[in-house]
Amino acid sequence: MRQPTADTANWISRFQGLMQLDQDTREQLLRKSQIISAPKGAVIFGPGKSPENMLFLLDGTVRVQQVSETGREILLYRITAGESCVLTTACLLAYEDYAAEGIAETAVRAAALPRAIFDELVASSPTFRNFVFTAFSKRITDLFHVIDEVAFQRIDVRLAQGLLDLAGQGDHLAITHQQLAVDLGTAREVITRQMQEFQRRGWVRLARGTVDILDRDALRHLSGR
Amino acid sequence: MRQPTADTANWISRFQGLMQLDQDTREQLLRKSQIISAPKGAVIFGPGKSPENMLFLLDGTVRVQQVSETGREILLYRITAGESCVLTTACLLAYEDYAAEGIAETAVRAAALPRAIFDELVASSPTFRNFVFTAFSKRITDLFHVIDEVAFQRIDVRLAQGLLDLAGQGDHLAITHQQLAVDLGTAREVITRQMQEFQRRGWVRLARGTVDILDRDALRHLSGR
DNA sequence: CCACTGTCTGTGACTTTGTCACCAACGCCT
DNA sequence: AGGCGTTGGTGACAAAGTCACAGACAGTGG
Repeated sequence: MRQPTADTANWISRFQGLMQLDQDTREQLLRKSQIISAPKGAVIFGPGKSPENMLFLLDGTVRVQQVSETGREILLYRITAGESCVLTTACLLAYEDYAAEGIAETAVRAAALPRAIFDELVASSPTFRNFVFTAFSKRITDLFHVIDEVAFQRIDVRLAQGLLDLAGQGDHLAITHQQLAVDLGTAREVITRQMQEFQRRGWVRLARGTVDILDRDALRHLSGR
Repeated sequence: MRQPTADTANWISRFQGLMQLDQDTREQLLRKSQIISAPKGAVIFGPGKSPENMLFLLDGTVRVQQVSETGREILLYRITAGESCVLTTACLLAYEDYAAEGIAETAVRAAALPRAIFDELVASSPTFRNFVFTAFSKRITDLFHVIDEVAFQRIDVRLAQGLLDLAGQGDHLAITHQQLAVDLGTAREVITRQMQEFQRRGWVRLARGTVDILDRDALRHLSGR
């Protein structure tokens, strides 16, 4: 467990790529940004609600997902503590119509940096610029990965991966089949059936709204990592 | 038809977002970049072949596609004349392992700008910076679109869209079922069957390696635009 | 305690899409 | 003419998604 409310005054040190920033830029970043909070379930940004700020996530996670015309949803990526929200920032510099939305998956705290300052820092600090492009990279390769998985990977493999990802260290998950279905961009029934199969094999134990992982190795083996 | 070898000396004017560049930056861009050519089928970048330059495409098109572990491929996006190659540039600033590859779909000509200069211009010119982020935006929303389509759209709808896109103004396409399958990230047999169905309905005429569109309206109607 | 309500899960029947294993037709080369 | 690689066609089957509905559970308010 890491401290939930670490020293806010020096949040920069939690971001790998920002640690080498020169003193001047650090100060700008600290002075011009503002610490904000949002409760679980809050819509951080979305269609018609563009983020005026670039966010540096201090605590919690934000899920960025997309809703298709048909009403179905899919998770694009998660932003976890210690990561930033570059994609949306950059996207909204240009295109206002934006199919994706960001939702606080837990209560979140973040440092918010106004667009204008973001732009200034990109111009003035090579380190900051590098941070931004690196963050971009990661997100984009993530997106490539999502495309690959959705297009070519079997659903049982993806589900096994998803369960392991979500479980982290623990073996207990509080999640519904519907939520898992959205994460993977498939239908709830498909998840239900696969979970049954996993349970039949003794890999998980199911109950209403929860999943217990009984055999990590089996799941890991299926997931191919 | 546009002139295939337009005045190279002033290629900047072909890029919407670069026209407002100040004189200084324009000169940098022209002096430090180099016009390069590649034949049809050339691999512009790919795994183990990272682009040392940012490309501004003057003529031709480049297809950026991804090859999955299973060997199947999918088109991520196309870069057409008048567009640039920002995603890859930025990506490769950071992550060298890169699943995507860029292939010249036709003979291409491009202005190549070394990374270092790219970085300088991003720092010094607000207009250039804006161009870069706008280009990013477009690509990323394209990727979101691909994810949405792959995950949720029916294959017949996607095929109809694909045919219309590829046909442009004309009614004749020189393309194999296999190539269409890669574009949509599906299997060749699936395309064959759908095309048969389209032909049965009188929407297209098929021949070895070619497709003639007979009923654009029907395709457009199915494609939902 | 019971009835009511909304959420969550389970299931069968069916359609669509993807996979596998072939084969046939075509164009090209020697 | 014969051989060969590419392209397209097909049937049988497996995987995944859709639709319609039913039962099970947890809370809520009487």
